[in-house]
Amino acid sequence: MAKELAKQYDPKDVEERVYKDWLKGKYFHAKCEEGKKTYTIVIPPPNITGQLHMGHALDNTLQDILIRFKRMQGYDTLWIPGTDHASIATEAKIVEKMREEGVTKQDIGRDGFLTRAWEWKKQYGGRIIEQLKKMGSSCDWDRERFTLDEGCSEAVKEVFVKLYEKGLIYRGERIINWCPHCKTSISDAEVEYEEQAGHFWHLRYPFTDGSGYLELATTRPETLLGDTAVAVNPNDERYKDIIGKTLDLPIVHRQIPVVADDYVEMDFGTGVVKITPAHDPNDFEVGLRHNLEVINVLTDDAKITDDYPQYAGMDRYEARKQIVADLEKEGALVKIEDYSHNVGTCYRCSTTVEPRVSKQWFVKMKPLAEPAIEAVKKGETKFVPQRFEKVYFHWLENIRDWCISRQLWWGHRIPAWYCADCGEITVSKEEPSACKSCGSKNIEQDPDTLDTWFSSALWPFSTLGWPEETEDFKHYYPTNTLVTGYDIIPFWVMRMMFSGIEQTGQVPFDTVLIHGLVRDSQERKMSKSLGNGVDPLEVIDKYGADALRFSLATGNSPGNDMRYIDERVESSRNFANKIWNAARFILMNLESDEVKAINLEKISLEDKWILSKYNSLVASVTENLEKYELGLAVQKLYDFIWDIFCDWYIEICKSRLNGEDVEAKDIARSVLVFVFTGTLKLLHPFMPFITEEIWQSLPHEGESIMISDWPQFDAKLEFSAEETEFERIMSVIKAIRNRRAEMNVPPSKKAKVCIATQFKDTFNTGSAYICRLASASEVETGDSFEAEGAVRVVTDAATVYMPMRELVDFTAELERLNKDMGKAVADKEFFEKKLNNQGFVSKAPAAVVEQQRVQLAKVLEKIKMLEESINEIKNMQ
RNA sequence: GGGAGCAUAGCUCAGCUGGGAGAGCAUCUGCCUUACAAGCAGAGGGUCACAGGUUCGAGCCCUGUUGUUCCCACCA
Repeated sequence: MAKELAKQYDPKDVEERVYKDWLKGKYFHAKCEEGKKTYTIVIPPPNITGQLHMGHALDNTLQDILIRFKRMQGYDTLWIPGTDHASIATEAKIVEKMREEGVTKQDIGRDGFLTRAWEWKKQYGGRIIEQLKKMGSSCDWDRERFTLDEGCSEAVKEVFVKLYEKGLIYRGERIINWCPHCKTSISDAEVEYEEQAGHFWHLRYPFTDGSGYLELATTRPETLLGDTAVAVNPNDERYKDIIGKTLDLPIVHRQIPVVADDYVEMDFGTGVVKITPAHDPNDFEVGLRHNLEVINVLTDDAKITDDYPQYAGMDRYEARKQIVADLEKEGALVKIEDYSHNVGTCYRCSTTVEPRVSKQWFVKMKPLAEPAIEAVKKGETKFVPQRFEKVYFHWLENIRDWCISRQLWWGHRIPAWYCADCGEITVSKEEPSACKSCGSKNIEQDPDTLDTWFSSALWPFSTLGWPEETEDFKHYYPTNTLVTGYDIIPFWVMRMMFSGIEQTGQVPFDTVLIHGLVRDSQERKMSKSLGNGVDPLEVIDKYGADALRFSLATGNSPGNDMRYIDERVESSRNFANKIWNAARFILMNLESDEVKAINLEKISLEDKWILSKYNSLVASVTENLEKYELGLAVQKLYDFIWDIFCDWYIEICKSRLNGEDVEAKDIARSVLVFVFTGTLKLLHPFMPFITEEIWQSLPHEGESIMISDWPQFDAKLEFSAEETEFERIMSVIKAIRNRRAEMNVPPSKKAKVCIATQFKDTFNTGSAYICRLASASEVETGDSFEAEGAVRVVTDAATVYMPMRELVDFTAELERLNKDMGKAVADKEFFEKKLNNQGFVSKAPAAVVEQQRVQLAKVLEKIKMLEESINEIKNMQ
């Protein structure tokens, strides 16, 4: 006897135990098997500072669905997990914690800081991994990686040196985005623009020759200190004569030239722009074109440098106030306007970034971007949905060189050493003992580290052991599906693409499955500052991991944002409970662990119907999954399990299971178990825990559902004629139920049912179901029946009479039949019109035309029967 | 300024290659029918944003309009 299940499904009782069993069975572990097709996913590594949020939950649910599906399909599957050191974010957290203790980075030095950082990693790095396990993620934990581990670091150095030697990495003084809070440079992708209310300060700069002044406006008056020119458009008639003249920069009283540059828009403002090459990217470009001096006026924490004693040490906003006041004193301030403009902010800390010229390392992007664009154009990697290609192309086509050096300690240290004697740079994987140029031992390593995304970009192959030619790398690279949110395309997807192509000669994955963001119920982004984040762990605690996964997978289509709504998880939990109870029902009807194989010769009509339905389900769910239509697949499973299997098939089986016919019971059991087990397998990728728990308690072969075979479409199980036949019975049952409900007849009041039909065999077969499901006391079939005193309902296959004399109201009967008739006639006209349309008949596919003919025939049949009924009633009156 | 998404039932959303509009929740009615009240049986509720077009046929394809969200760029 199979094991008893509790009355309600309790995820807490199941999930942890089942997950342990999976780990014990090593089912997640990829074995690098020869001759098997592989399917590989690399996880988007969560930050070690992070806690699992809904975005992770969605991302990992999708990955786990795919990996479990492919595993059951027989692929050698590998899902590589790991975490990201997240240089800026982690360093910021550690610095913050240190500040609470009153310690600074300088106090403890680089080594001391790194010791703390590794301790941090040890303490928190594992937290999110444990949370992923709670989701049911079937990652190969034996292959867990970390972007700063030895192997990944090896890959980073390898790539850095190779790109440097190829001239694709260089060091130079450029204008970069500087975060004064994180005190590091950040890349263009890491700047977020936000609309801020500001001001427009209109200033006048006098000519040195006393011939008046030029008026211009700025949003950042403090940068005036670094002005080295003023620019006008060369075609601007107003300013033709002043190009080349000299101005006296207010406050500073430096002489600066008026230059002509196309960059200046004539119709914006006065058509005059102050040029501050050190603190504005456009001005920097202008400066290059006109050979202007670059004067840095800000320190790394955005304070005025000592070069301007009156403002030295002032914060940029403080200085702004003072400078405006001083300008006013000097009479250089014309007016102040309110102005709203976009301000760049740091994506990690939201501090306003300061463009700043500084010496940094860059990756030359053009040569790398081109093959990455090509690969997607050629379809070597495809985006799902395809439209995200545009985002990808747009970024790569307009890309500027990537600033990769960060003034941080937590990260991959740049493998470059500077010689104090000859000034040359030595770039090397191994620590050099001497300058490779002059041999001097007086060398020092670059203090900076690399952008976190530099190592993430290598993730699909660094995790497989590259640059070593490891078995894993040979076997599993290129990987298959990358699952991530659209917001990560420029940070990560793009960089993995060009890195993969450059380093391995192959695209890193064939498909990028893009999902949207999980928003709160009011469609706001979930964020810490809003405090509207929903903690997936709390949801799991309340409803179970399967319910959460199911909710995230359903009602969600690729690339679109979704809202998190508690009620939906609740309904998913109810679904889990429904499955649980279906299992209980089946188990209580099994007499032993032995279930006979289905004997197709002996099964009855309803069995053929459910097998046929199940068979189609197998085909369509498999197809949906292969096309990444996870939401559609899961919806079909829901409908099949709840409506078709539970509400109809189980109910119908009850007559056989409660009956005396031992053989019929066995047949019902065999079909129930077969269909249910197969359905559980189809559902397993979505709801792994409950399906495993139930599968284990049902008669089964093998150790775990997760390594069982994925169901196959089977032509032997196609019974389309029987499906149609059974559906005739179903529509009679529905019609009777409907009619009884309209008349408020309680189910306890049974009534005899007489069915006038040309399908007497069908309804004789179905009489037991009709009794059970339509509250019939007995069923009689025939060509016609004495109609007096009977309530009647008409379907396209039968006229059903229910003798309920006391309930019959002929006027109402007639009214209802006429209403049905109206509907039927409208239908008839609809189909006739269509079929009389030559265009339709000649151009529509034959199958569609045929289907319409069948529909019309049914409607005609129904009309005939309705006519008869109406006449009967009229004759009686 | 450039690009993209979305607009379908009261709410939240599906709708896969065009073939008579779907789910969950909510509402209303009747049921504790021996797996499940986290349930069962029924009902009501939609000009698929608007206007054109293509097609035998459009929620779906094309064009435009409106509303909305997002991404990118940025005029200092």
